[in-house]
Amino acid sequence: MAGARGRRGRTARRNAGSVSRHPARLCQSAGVLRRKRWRRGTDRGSRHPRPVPGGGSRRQHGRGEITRPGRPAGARPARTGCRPSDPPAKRAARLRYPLAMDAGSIRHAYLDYFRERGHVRIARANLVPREDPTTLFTGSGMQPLIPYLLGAPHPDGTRLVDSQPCFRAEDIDEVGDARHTTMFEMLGNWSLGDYFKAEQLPWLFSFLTEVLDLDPGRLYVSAFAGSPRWGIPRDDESIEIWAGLLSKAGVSAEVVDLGTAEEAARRGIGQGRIILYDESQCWWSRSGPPASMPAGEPGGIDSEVFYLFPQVVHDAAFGVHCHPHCDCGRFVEIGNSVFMQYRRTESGFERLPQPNVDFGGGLERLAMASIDADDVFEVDLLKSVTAAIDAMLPAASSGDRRAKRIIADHARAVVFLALDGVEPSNNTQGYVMRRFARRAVRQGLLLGIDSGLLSALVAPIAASYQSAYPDLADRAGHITAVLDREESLFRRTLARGVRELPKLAGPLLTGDVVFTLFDTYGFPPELSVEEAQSAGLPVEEGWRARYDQLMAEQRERSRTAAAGMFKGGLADQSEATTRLHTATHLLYKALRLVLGDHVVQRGSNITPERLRFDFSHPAKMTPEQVAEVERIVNQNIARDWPMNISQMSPDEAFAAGALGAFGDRYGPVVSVYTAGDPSGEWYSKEICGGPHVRHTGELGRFRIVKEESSSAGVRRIRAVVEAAERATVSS
RNA sequence: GGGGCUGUAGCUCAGCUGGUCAGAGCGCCUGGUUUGCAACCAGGAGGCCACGGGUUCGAAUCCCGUCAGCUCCA
Repeated sequence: MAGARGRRGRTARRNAGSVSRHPARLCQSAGVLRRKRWRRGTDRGSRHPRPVPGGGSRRQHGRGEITRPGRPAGARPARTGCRPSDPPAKRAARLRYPLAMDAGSIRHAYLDYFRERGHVRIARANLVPREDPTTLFTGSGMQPLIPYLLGAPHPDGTRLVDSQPCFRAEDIDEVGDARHTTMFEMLGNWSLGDYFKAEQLPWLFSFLTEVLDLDPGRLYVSAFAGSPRWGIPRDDESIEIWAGLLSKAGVSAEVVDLGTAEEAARRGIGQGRIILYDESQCWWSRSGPPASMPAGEPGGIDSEVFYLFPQVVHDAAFGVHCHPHCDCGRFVEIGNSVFMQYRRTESGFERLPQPNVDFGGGLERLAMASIDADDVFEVDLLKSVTAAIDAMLPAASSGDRRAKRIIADHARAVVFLALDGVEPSNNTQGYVMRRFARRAVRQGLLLGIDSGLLSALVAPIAASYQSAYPDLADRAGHITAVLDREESLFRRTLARGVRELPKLAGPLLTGDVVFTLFDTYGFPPELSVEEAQSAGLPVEEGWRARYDQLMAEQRERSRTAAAGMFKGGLADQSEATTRLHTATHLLYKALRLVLGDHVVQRGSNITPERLRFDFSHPAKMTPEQVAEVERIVNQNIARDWPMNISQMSPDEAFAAGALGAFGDRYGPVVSVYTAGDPSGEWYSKEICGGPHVRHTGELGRFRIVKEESSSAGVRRIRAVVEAAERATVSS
């Protein structure tokens, strides 16, 4: 996992007082405001002792070893930007945005800020990456932009800005404390060979300190320490720029070189403000530090910005000393500028055609900083969800906080997944979604909510995203239906588990039975134990170890089996996959001709050996229908249509009759592949990223190998194009 | 991609190691009782036990395949 952005939700376990945004307070000084927050925190009886700020040194930190130097009390301009001497960006921001900004305002302000600096806002990508079966979900802002970072020209130019919902399912089982969320939103600005460090860092600093009005005294930054092993020098340029910006804001700018996170924890940062880390922290690529990058992968050194929450006391469990990359929650990373200028080769690195900037800032974390809350669940986007959960609790129950957090996080994730066309199923994205939905329902059970949990959360989630994602509300009916179906399916599964348990267990609930119940009936292990206990059935000592062992064996079995599964797509652009890719278009159209317009693509996976195509259809296809589809596809291969590509807006594309995958979302400009003449006679038209053959005649003979069910209402076709026949056609 | 499991009356299911095993509850129909908060009593109709092969004197029950669905792992 990548250094900085590999960890999210580094927030503490406690709540901090959030700031009231009463208009009358808009012109109060920063100091008054902060004292007020501070007092609220102590008044509420925090479980951890915190230092009482003295009158003049209110920015004293928990350890007491760093004090805010330089500026005399009161010299900092009023937080509201009431002074005419303030920079224009700040004055404009204060007129437009409230003091402590909610996530929606921050998103809006960020997009505006970079649009004003020549950036074009691009549409977000679907959470399910198209044409890239190597990755299940869009897990970072840069993922959809990789082709452009590698040098492909972007239709909207060289300065881009966006806000990208991201989903990282890896640590589903860790979610639940105040420090992890699986779903988050990444604000991003991009320079594709345009500006570089000298513009990026000052812009970012100004956005943080002037628009968001964050206290520069609580900002800490990192920069690359240099790597002899990879021949990449220390990032003196960033260090200098940061030093200048910080000094100008009246903040000390001492540089301290700590290398690894371990060393940092051992030595502490002392008076350091600009912290140098090695490639284990200050390097970013999708696949992590240089050593683990595959050839061809882009990456670069980065410079992160951290926000200090002094009310969080360092926890020695994370290391002797605290430092920005410490996981105790005292520092939270709020942004990362990646200077993406390298591409991994077999032996080392080469320079990309042009150096890029890839900035990613976690929206929820920026909101934490803005409202001065060290708990991500205090952010409005999540708080509105936990509030809705509270409203569903049975009377006289306050509910387990961890359970509520899991539900809030998972509900938000599954709502977005449903919006992007994912439906719970038994494999890949659908299965991940199912696990999230079911885990939320399971947690709801702990809270005494036994029906309608997920669907009740759709409205509050849609409302909190209304300004940026109005389609959430537009499609609330569909989303609710999908989630409701899954919830009731799961409740049925649980009922079945309750019935099977005594039959399987006999006189003792063993680890084997707990595993079988989960493996075969989807009945969660903890529920098995609870169920046994309430029925007075003894539970085997050490059942968990046995269960874990069986689960490990299951994983081992599956691992080798799945090795070849994610081949294809971007990872493999061989001729064979290209042919099958084009064949998929011809097949899709033929299915609609034969079966009807209810046929909608539900998934696709292509390897050099075969294509696999999932589509909605309620019944098994008859042999006649299969034969007819094959005939139509082969007929259109024989017609030797040219594959034409044209660029247009999504609206134009749909108006022209192009098909698009259900739930996909598109940027302002899409590529449409037409088999035939786009404005004359054509057979199929589809929004797609390619690649495709030039003429359908290159495909050879198309044959459906299998037509089977994939899940309820979804059929799956496996098909091949036969190479020997192709040779005859093309010769 | 790889495992596990299921498919019996309209619905939910029971039928363990092959021979009155074709069943229960709910629903439905008829009659009665009672008329309220999933009312009661009596009687009744309904199934080629998913489909196709095989083993056997005999298969819902065992084996293989197909189809459909559930579930876990990747």
